[in-house]
Amino acid sequence: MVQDSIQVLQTQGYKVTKPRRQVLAILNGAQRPLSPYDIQRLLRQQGKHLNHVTIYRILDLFCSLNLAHKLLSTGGFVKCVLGDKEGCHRFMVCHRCGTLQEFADEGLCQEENEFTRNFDFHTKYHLSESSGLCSNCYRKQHQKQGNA
Amino acid sequence: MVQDSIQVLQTQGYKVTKPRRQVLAILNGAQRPLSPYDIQRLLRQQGKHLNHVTIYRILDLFCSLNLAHKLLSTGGFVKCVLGDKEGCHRFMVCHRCGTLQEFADEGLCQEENEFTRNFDFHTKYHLSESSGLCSNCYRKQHQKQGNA
DNA sequence: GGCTAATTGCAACATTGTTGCATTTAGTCT
DNA sequence: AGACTAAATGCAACAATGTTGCAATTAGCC
Ligand SMILES: [Mn+2]
Ligand SMILES: [Mn+2]
Ligand SMILES: [Zn+2]
Ligand SMILES: [Zn+2]
Repeated sequence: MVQDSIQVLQTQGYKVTKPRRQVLAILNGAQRPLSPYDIQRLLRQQGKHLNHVTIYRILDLFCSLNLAHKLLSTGGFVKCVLGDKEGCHRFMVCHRCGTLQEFADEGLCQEENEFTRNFDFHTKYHLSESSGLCSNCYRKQHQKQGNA
Repeated sequence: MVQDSIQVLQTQGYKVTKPRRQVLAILNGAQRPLSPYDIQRLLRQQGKHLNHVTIYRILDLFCSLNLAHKLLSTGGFVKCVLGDKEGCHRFMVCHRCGTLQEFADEGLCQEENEFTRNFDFHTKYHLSESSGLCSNCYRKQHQKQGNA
């Protein structure tokens, strides 16, 4: 929720400004990762003009407060829905419609840690993206094939 | 090995040009992901001048032939050491010295697939980066703490 | 309603990435 | 070895993205 993020800003002593609310609203409404310039374009379509520098700075802040994530593959930003589960960030990205869903799994993290330890590597952060088809797109794809 | 990559180029009908050999050599010698402009700078230090457009095109080709990978987090390029294990690419990145090691684990992939299936998601590709400390850096870090 | 530190806007700049076309070159065939 | 030709590179111009310093504005406070 946008309201929760505003709470975080306030309790951490950051001002709740118009630009920050606007960026929050955009991230909240988006089903896909957005670049800073994506966000600027979307806002402009609503008649709202934000300087790109401001958007960069707001996104930096949001990431530092774990209100948003910067994605591995594209560099796009998404609102954070799970908080920082001990430095683990996992996403499912549909390569057909672009929608994204965040998830977490303690078991995966453990297995990953064990495995990398065999290489004498001490893992602290996990980043992963599983790309494929969301349920909707899988159904559509399947129908198409069936009709052929 | 560079020689293996040259083999791939030849058997796939691509010319083995001086620029391609130069980029191969750089990727092969690097312990860390390199951006196209990184590569240009490194070559320039050796007195070799490549147009950046050429480097972009060479890296595109190498990725399409699985001779190189484009990394998730930074967009940097690394030489591929494992080939394409069924669309799975996993890396350990040391956040202290920047070194990178590729790995693969069938078990991780399976667990990831199972987990995402619970969300009705059909995973096709796996991308993950485990960041932390390599054995060298872990040792150094440890020594420092001990001496304090 | 003023005060002030925090935030934003602006301008200028730097870096990265893309496209079309002229030039060069690797591999092939005499 | 030299000529031929498709493939690859270089060049120029441009587009997009990201950064910095400083002036103007504003949210939260009294
Ligand atoms: Mn998160
Ligand atoms: Mn690989
Ligand atoms: Zn989809
Ligand atoms: Zn290290």
